[in-house]
Amino acid sequence: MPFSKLFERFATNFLPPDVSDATRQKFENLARYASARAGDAPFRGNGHDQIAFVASGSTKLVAHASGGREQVVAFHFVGDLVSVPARAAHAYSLCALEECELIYFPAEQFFRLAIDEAGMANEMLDRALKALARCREKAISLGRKNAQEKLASFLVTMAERLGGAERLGGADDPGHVFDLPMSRRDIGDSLGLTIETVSRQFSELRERGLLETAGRSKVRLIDMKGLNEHAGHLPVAA
Amino acid sequence: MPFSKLFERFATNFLPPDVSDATRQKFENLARYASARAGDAPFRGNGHDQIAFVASGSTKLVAHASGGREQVVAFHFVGDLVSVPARAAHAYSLCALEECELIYFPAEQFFRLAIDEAGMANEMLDRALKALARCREKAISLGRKNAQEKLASFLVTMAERLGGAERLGGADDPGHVFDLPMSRRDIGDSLGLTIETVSRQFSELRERGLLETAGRSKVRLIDMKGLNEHAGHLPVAA
DNA sequence: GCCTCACATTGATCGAGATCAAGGAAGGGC
DNA sequence: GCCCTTCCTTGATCTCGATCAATGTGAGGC
Repeated sequence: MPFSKLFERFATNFLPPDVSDATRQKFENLARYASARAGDAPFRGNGHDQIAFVASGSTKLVAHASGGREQVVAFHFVGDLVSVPARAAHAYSLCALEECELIYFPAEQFFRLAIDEAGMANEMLDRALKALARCREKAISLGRKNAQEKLASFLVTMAERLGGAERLGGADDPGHVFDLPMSRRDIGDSLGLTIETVSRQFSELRERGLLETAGRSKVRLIDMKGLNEHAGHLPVAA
Repeated sequence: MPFSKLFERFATNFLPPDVSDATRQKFENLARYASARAGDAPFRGNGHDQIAFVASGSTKLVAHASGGREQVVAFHFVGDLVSVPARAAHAYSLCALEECELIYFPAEQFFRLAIDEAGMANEMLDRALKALARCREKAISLGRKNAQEKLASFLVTMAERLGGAERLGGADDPGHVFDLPMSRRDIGDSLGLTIETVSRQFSELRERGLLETAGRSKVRLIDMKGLNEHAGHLPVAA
């Protein structure tokens, strides 16, 4: 996809409709384009925080600890905005799950533009707080759930984020059907588990009739209620 | 401490020096006061996100999962601003570690005031991104570190946040000395460990000569370099 | 269509940390 | 100052998920 078209996608998603041409141009000047094949890290921050817009495809934000250990900190899909921190106690890199195209900006200048010139303060704050909320939920999973609960809550969350197919209800309800863009390894690195454990838990949930799988990536969540109960969530009426 | 004095503390910490009296008054009208003894949850959000300012003491943000499991999502100290989400898949409550005083606001109205009237958009965004960065570091700890690394990185972080005593260097270097305001249980609930494991790891780090403890809360970090090496951080030159 | 290789599944064993179970300090109340 | 409760420490055992090992499978290349 040409850069102009990608930038247009960013603009319609993020810039307010009444933004001035001059401001829009400043964003365009600041923007850098990157494309990546599955597994690639399409850009380096060179010591500065970056903001990336996922124009197509999907990505993971990976944190590297000593000993080659990796923790997937978040997944992102089309239309998401990701804050990629510069290296601190751990190094972070944004990595493509499938072929994807990104627009990225130096964070500091991006925020200055967004807040001071484009009136996007609320939008930016809202996004940051949503990311924080997701990260907190992840912390609960990582700290206090067993393997089965981790996978169940992961799948419920993915259904919400990916599942174009809405729940229909009724006898021939197909449930939530979607393709997981990430490998078992990515899921494991996200949940703090090994691929073997992830695989075993998929099998177990399948045997319990809560979901079906087809191929490496197709998932059908049959029993959302059951999955939620296995997810360690608080009961709704508690 | 009287409310006016507490609010004053909030104002000098957060409101821009040139803020109008009218705007300042709007913040004051929105503010609610709460005090709490150790272990209390001083307020309920009643279905709305809240923003709390820690005017004195220290707090933990606790997430509740099914089966009575608790995950401490973050600790906060004097001057911190905490976003306390309304109940979702898990319920959150802000809880006092020691006697403390808070000012809290309904989040939505607080942000509207802060952004539109007080020009605090940058400050708010900055805080949210810092909280996100901390939460991501916690996710790495929870997902990919062993018990010893978890405790070592926790202590290093606490030294940064609490340690009034700066590193002196030289032969009679006292190291970082501070009081941990939280119990072993809180540390365990934060690191995804049991109190027994936390205690054993304290003993082990003590035996290795990396730290000393006195009473329940006093800690002296003797060898910061060694602790960092045990924390699973990436080597600085990697 | 078939080959190939990376990815996924399944099984067997091991180990870090949880759990169960006793003591031992510490600090607040009187 | 002493008591008593709560918190912390240490030890013994168990368990879940990691690790090691082998087999199965599906998507892309030709």
